[in-house]
Amino acid sequence: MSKSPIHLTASLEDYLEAIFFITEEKGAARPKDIADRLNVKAASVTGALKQLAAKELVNYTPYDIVTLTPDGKRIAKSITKKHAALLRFFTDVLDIEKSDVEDFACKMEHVIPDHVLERLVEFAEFVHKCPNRGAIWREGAHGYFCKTRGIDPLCKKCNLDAP
Amino acid sequence: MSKSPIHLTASLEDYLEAIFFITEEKGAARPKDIADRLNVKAASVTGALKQLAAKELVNYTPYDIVTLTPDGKRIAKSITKKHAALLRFFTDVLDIEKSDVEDFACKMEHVIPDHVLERLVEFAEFVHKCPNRGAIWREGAHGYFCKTRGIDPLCKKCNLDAP
DNA sequence: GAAACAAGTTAGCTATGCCTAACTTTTAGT
DNA sequence: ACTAAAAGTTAGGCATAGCTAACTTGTTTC
Repeated sequence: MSKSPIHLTASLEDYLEAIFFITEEKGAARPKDIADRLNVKAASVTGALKQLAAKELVNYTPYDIVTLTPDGKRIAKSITKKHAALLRFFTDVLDIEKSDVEDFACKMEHVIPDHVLERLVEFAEFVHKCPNRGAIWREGAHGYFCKTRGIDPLCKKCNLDAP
Repeated sequence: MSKSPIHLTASLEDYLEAIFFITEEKGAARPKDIADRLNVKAASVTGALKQLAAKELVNYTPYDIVTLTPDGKRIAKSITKKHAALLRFFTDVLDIEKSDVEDFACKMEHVIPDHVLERLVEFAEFVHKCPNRGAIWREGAHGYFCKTRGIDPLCKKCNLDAP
């Protein structure tokens, strides 16, 4: 019996991710924790848990704590990885405020295909490995310039425009 | 009377964008064109058009062609701009297949905040303006290397790993 | 100009996913 | 242990957004 490709909505992915996070942090997840983390009401959590339990991604017994099944954990990890990768890309490469990123990274992680996400990760990695690594870009008065972090500037031409 | 910040769902934004595109291409949009472009049924289009008409973003009269109001056009342009920027970033900078990008760019354009999108555009611009401009990165057997497009490779260190 | 076909609309159904309110179970305090 | 508070569940409601089926309008074609 091959496992059919489990198809999760963005919402259910959020629940899985939240459960994973809370479990890592506190050992087990209570519906209340999940509700607080996702800014939904407890009643909504019950509904989601039933769906996830039906897909055998969480161990759910009414009035009991929630844990992830191996499948659930695997998927949750993958989503978390996406989230972290996006967070890193937007903060490290694009230099966006982390608090700003959190707002939309959790939405993007549901729409970016795996292979694109991987490419994004590789790109962020490339930025670090390249001789210009650590180079970040900033808008100056007259255009853009490279600015390096902690190493000698190698991107000399760009730096002509730097203040 | 100040115009209240019109808040559109991702779905309605898709409709606006589609109407804009079709109008640019053919002069005016028929519900059929919209339905075909968004892969929905004609009945769904009617519902969306009523909502957009209520927000005064489209001129809608039953059984007639659809046009955008100035407000609708302005918003549609902004969405289209986001779409194009994302498309360009993923194809030019991340070197993802255009056909692949189309699939999720239309979802991302609804979740990326304006200021982040701008940053992304600036970054793509930076990649072009930097001395390493045109440098694209690719995964090699033993890591990553820079590859340039049409100009001399400046990213020499990286090229040590290149095949 | 009338019939046939395409396009558009309406009504009603479905599913997701959230909510509130009322109820049940568990936990905690005394 | 008993009661009160907190946590969890159930039932029912609402909004979005799609669908089908039946009907209306518009356009072609002869």
